[in-house]
Amino acid sequence: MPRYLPAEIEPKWQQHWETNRVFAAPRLPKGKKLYVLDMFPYPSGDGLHVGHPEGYTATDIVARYHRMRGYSVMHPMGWDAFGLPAEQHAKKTGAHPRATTEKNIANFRRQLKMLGFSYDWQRELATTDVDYFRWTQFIFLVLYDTWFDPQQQRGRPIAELAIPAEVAAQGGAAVARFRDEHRLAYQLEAPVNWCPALGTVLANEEVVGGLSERGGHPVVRIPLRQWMLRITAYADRLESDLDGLDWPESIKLLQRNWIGRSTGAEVDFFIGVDRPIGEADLLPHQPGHPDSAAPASGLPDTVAAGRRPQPAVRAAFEQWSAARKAAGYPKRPGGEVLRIYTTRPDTLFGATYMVIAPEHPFVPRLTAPEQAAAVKAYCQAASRKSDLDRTDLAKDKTGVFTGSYAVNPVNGQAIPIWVADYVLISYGTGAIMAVPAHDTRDFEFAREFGLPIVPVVDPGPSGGEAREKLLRCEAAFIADGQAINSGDYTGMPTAQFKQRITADLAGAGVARAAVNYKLRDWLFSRQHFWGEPFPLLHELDAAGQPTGVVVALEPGDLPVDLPAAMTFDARHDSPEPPLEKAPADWLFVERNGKRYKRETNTMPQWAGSCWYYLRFLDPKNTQALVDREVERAWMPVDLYVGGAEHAVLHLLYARFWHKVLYDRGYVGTPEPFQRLVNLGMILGEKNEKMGKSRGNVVNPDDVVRRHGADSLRLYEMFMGPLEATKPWSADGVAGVRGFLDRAWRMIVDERSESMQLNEAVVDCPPTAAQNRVLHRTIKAVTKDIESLSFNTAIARMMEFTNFFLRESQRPRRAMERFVLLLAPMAPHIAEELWAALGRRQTLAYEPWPEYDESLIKEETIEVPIQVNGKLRGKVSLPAEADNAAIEAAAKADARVAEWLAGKTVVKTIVVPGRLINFVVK
RNA sequence: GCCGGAGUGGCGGAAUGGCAGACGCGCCGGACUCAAAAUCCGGUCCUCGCAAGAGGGUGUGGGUUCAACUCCCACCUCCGGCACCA
Repeated sequence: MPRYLPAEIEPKWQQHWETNRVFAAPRLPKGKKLYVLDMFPYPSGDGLHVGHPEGYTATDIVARYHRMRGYSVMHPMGWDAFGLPAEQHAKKTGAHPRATTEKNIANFRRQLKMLGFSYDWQRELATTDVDYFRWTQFIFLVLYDTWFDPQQQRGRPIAELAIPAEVAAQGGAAVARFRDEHRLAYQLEAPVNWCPALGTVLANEEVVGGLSERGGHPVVRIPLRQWMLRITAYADRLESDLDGLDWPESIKLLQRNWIGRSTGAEVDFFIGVDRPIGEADLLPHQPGHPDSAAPASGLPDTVAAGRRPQPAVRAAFEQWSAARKAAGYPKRPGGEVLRIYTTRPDTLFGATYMVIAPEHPFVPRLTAPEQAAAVKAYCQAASRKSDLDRTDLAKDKTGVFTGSYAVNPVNGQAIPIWVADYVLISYGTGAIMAVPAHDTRDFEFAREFGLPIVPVVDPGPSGGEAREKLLRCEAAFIADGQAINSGDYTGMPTAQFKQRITADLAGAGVARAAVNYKLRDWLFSRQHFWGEPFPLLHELDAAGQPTGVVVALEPGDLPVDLPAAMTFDARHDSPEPPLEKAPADWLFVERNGKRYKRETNTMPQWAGSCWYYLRFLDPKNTQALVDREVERAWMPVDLYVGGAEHAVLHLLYARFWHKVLYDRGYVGTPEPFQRLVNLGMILGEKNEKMGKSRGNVVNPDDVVRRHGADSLRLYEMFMGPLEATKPWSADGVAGVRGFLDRAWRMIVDERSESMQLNEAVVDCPPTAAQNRVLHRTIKAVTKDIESLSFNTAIARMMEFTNFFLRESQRPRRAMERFVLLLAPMAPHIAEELWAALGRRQTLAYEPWPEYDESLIKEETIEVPIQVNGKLRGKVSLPAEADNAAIEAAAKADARVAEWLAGKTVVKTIVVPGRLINFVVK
């Protein structure tokens, strides 16, 4: 077999690795450990695309390199196998999703083995395995059994939740309800996008203008009982623990923005004791009066702001204020206040109106009779809009006046309360104070409805154009500045003002510092069949109706398997979960004389991927999700590689679960993934996305058939930096194949029938030049692998072959070193060459080559000579030449001398070994 | 709109503030061949020049420096994320 024939050598070595279990990881690491993890794939029916091997090759190189470095390496692979495609296929063809899934997994497994990745296949798992998802269900039970203690900032067993006396007094049902309200897993009646024509619930992104994105069918918002996970409880820790992670800053930032922590204050505005404050409770509007702040510039004065309340209302406000000061800031405000959240308490004096969300519980109470019809119509219209509609229409602000007023605690002035859908019920308190002079949205709204704009922050003399625009009421000024029109606080800089007024109002019992997050609780249930069933039972009464009591199964009751006998209805036409149609012997459970119905929602696909990295460590354990000692020894994951599309969801969900498991003692590290590397996308040859519809998908099977797995691996690493988005090139693969051909010829005699070394490969000591190339290559490749710069590592190896192919004597020892360097990236050809060089066993555990710095040193160096920063010549010198010698040699150079002639050398800069620069005049 | 990232030959890309374009693709020329493929050798940033050489050149404009792809300021374009979060 003289020529390089990947089709023959690759399967041979794959077989060798498998039968000898070459890459089996030990139960516990011996010495230094490295856990290298890929984001496991969803085994789709299309098989692998060329994007998959990019990350898998990168981690494989790292894994193989570290084995040669003496590390115990954990490098597993599995399948994220639940998901909608298999279920949709079932609806179309009647094939059970499990059958489809197993077929797809078999194909993926074949393809990955074909690429020669050094996975420990003994640890393979699929999220759809009953033995796997029983532990997913187990973790759900842990979540269900946990509450978050805000004092200790950690999850604790629900049994440790202190029950307030007044709750305990109401009996067992009240206690159970109290506990349910604190669990990390809880039920919520939440609106979903239901599309009757498609027979499915749609995500917000799939609904455009009230119609389904696909097909354009009507979508209705219907309330549906859902399971939620209280990820918001961990928002603070999920954000602050990012600091210690070796992740790309851009990904950390994405997560920070997603969590969206903001600090500010909650402030209570007085809205009247028995009834809302209306028009009749205010003194008439008096233009020019200081308490009747006139709208600035020429805006229409349709609704007065900053009006003085009638003495009776003022008295009620004073009384309320005094009572508040004595009682402090209550946890749940009474009906007499409207609580708002603001990040700019320093702009309280500029609040000219208030806005509450259409879903705010105070809407009915605050609506004056004369505004009732308008408010009702507005709220109804808002409820029909999907979230997407509401954001889409962001440009045109809409709203309606309630007819009621609130009293600003800082100055006792009454300002109107509006309803508008630019305020979201799900954020903060669902109500805001509007400061149009210093908030863009409030500014637009005020413009739309002719509400007054009162500047209270001066941008300062350097404010320039922004200041002019603000004072002419042409734009809001968002940034910090100095307070104006703000009573005693006037003159204060923004940051100081914020602190002072928050403290002052807190002392008065009407405000407190507050933190808010954009992050929402995680909607954790799906109306699908092909997902993990919840380990929960709903109690039924004698009539077979749910009593509302939920019973969690015991760990010993697990797993809850999916019913094997299911028929899949192509025209499933209700929002109820498919499992509602499961056989009765699955659906109903008798226990202790009571009847129960199983929870028929299933978990989302994210569930299985939240903890698979733990199960890989101990995949066959029947007693625990992972053995404690094993987990402590291997975790955390040292390198996690995958696509940037998982920057927020998967990577946030997994961190959340991990923290809960950490709090409850199941794992020993607070974070699962110490180092993260994101992959760029691989595009088509013409720089466009690959896709079936474009017909530009490159199938790894074809590439391997044509050039072999090593060429595919090497090419994907040679394309460019891992994180970069880069286009595929068939010529590029051929080019890398050419390199392997040349490397083969460098060592093997192609003309011989049997496996013979090239006659140039001889047992002789390397020349100084050969040593320089060899050791320089070892050094560079080592450094590049450590920094995951595989493209330059390969370039260095190409230089090595380019050099040695010209050498008529190729020292065997140098060839061996080279083969070892090549091995992590192109393992099949490396094994074959290793054998050709007379080595018996696999090179997978051969020590990584060391380099000798002293052999790299050149005897002579070429020093570039610059005159005024421009290259004017070069001079060859002994490597040890000192600065004076370099300068002398440079001046002696004929061309340089010409450039220096007649000029004065002002300065001479010598960078030893680098260059010399003459600055002349 | 806001927040990130990136702009270097025909293409993918390389360069601790120190010779811009390593390595590969493509292209051009040559060797071998009846011929082609494969392989090997040489060339390949642009302009002027027979050449030696000179000038220009890392999205645009400015700045710091003996020296800038690299650092600073402003702008342009492309890609990604978020999108009324008060």
